[in-house]
Amino acid sequence: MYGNDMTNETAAISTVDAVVLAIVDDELKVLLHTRPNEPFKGYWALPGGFIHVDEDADAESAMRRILKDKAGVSGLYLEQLATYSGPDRDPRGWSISIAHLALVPSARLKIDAGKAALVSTDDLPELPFDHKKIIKDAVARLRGKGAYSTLPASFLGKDFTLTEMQSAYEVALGIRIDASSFRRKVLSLGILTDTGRSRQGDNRRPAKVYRLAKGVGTFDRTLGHSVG
Amino acid sequence: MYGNDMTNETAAISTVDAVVLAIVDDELKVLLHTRPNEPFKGYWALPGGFIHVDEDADAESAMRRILKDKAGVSGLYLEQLATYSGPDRDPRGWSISIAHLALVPSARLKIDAGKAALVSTDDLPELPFDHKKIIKDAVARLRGKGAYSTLPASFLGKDFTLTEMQSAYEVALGIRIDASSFRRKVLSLGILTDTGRSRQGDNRRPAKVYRLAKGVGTFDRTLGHSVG
DNA sequence: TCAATAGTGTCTGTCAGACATTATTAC
DNA sequence: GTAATAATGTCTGACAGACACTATTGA
Repeated sequence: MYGNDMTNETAAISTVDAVVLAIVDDELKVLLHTRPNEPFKGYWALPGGFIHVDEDADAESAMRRILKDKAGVSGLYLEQLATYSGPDRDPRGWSISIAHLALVPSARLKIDAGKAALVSTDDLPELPFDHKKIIKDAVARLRGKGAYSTLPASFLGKDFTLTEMQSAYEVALGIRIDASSFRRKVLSLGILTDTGRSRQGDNRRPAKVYRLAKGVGTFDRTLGHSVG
Repeated sequence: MYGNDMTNETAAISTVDAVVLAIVDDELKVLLHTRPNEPFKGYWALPGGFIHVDEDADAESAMRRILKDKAGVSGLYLEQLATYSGPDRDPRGWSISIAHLALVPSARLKIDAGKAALVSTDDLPELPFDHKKIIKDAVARLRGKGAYSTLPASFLGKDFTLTEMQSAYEVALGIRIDASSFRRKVLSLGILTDTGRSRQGDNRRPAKVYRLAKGVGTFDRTLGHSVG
């Protein structure tokens, strides 16, 4: 099995693709770009590219390199989603795509109109490869893991109010959450640090500003199941 | 990025590896085999091998082919775990391993002594590549997902009693579960079908025999958190 | 009868959802 | 004062853990 003729047996095209999600206008959006090269040149697609074995330390490094080069974003939350493979998903031949899920505050994305766009995950255009399926899987991952982790907080900046955090959870999970329950649970989990500062808007009581105590973490009880 | 010189950029070795877990003597065990070829010939390692782009429909098909050829098992529960990659994990060069998690009733494994073994996940030997890390991730996946899914039932045969099912959950999750709570929750979830039959052992009341109503599924509430 | 396991009933603490109420700001 | 949002308090139903209790078998 582990033979030494690696010529034909392993001639799989090795790529990475990213589902970069952000929240805009209380809607979950995915970053698409227009493909600059064949195949599917000019079509909307997920940002992605080849792994460069001469420079990439692993798939995640390749993904971060490509996101920086293609979309100009770095330092975002990134986790591996799943790997998609097969002879037909790419017209160039048997291919492997190690897909990633990325969450980013929308303010950190500078969209170069015509070359990139944030599109609602509920209203996707036709996409090449199996990108539609990858996006669906990414949203499912966010919905599943988001309920018992601080993942949705990655849509926010470093500092945020509880109301902003709740809104991120509501959009990310696609549910409405009772404000009282949300505050009670989030605060009791000890995942937030009180910055001591407040933020006021128009005609309303200022809200305390918090930040995540540690990085993205998980907990065992869920943050809001569904409606009300 | 999506260039056309696929010669050097994509020369990653493409393999699949399986963490086949089973329960023996109320312990979680992983299937290891002795590598028949270099590198690490003769060492214990996870069963795995190259993707064959001329015959495999995707990575999972490759994994099933290899498990059948190397371990003689087929039809087991199999899901993708994660993909491991990098220049150093395999001495042959930049490699990709699409790792899978498989659960199998131990009775379905016929261990060819000397060539294969079921080893406690708590007491692993030294392993080549990043196989130790892959096993740790697989156990973590089982522990995480098992609490709110029927995953641990994959350690059982088609038919089983509630006590057997509870035991599988206890070993899979590494916790003790209250029998009364377990029965109440499992039965209320409607995930089991009563076969109408019973199974008796020695000197004891016979237990009803159930089977899974559908395949492996998930639910939102957890089956037993921890101790008592 | 006993031993052993299967299975039921019930109490209690925890906690999420619901919702009423109070607090703090700008105007 | 009003409007608007932030934050708190409290009731209630659901449910998991605990555990006592009953049921059914072989010997």
